[in-house]
Amino acid sequence: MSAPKTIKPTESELEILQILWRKGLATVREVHEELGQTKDVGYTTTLKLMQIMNEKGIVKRDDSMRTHIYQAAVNKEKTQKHLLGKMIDSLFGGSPTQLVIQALGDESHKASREELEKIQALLDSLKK
Amino acid sequence: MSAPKTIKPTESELEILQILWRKGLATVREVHEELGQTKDVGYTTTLKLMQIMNEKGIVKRDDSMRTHIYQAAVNKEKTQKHLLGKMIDSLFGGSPTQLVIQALGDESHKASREELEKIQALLDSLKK
DNA sequence: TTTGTCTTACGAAAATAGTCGTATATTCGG
DNA sequence: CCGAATATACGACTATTTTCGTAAGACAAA
Repeated sequence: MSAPKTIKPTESELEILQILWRKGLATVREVHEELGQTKDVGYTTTLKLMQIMNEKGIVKRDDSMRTHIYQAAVNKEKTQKHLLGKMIDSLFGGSPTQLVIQALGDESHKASREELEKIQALLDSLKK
Repeated sequence: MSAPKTIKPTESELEILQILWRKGLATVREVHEELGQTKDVGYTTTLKLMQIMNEKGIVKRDDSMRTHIYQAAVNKEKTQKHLLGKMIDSLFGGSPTQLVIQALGDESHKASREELEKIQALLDSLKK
């Protein structure tokens, strides 16, 4: 199945995508073990989820071997951008500025000096 | 019922919250009419949703009159911050900078010169 | 080969979200 | 006073998401 037109992974699917984006290729077992560090669900639950994601076209898999190898089929940046856009619309009245302000002001996710410079650079280029 | 410990409004609830945050006080009819501009659902659907939100403590209502008056019971900024934090964790590996960069680069939600200045000001104060 | 482990497939229960029909009560215009 | 319009309550149905039990095949070690 090909990539979906509407990117709308569920909560659980997002967790799995995160892992796949990071690892590139992974088996169900590997994904499940990473999930296990934060959640506690059965192996077949993870398996089923990944099978469904495969049907939806969110992931691809190589099933030429007994143990299938999965990878993400949706682009990380595209997905981020898409979900971010939805959040901007649904939570910040369409204003990315408000979102940026909240994000930068978030005490529990402090930005480092270096990161601030990165943002500054982007800001400079936008101002031109 | 009091404010919920875990802020986790659903999609639909968020749409309603948006309206309540903007209007302050509103009847079901008013909320429903605003919703009607973008969605198309029955009046009782909106009513039910708001009743459930009331039970959950997401909204409060004055039911001393026949037509109840609703208002948000969760703080807008708190809710934004909370959901944003979740997104930073679940989608941007805990880095608000990545999120900010994506948000500022979003073509469909362009920031105005004025907004850019606002961000600049915040950035300046963070750099100190 | 036999046994235990690991794998996928599959169906269906459980949980959550969203929808609306209908009943009943209140209000208001005439 | 009567009927139309409008309000809430509530149950139930649908859809989606998450969960897991069970079966059956593959594999490896003894």
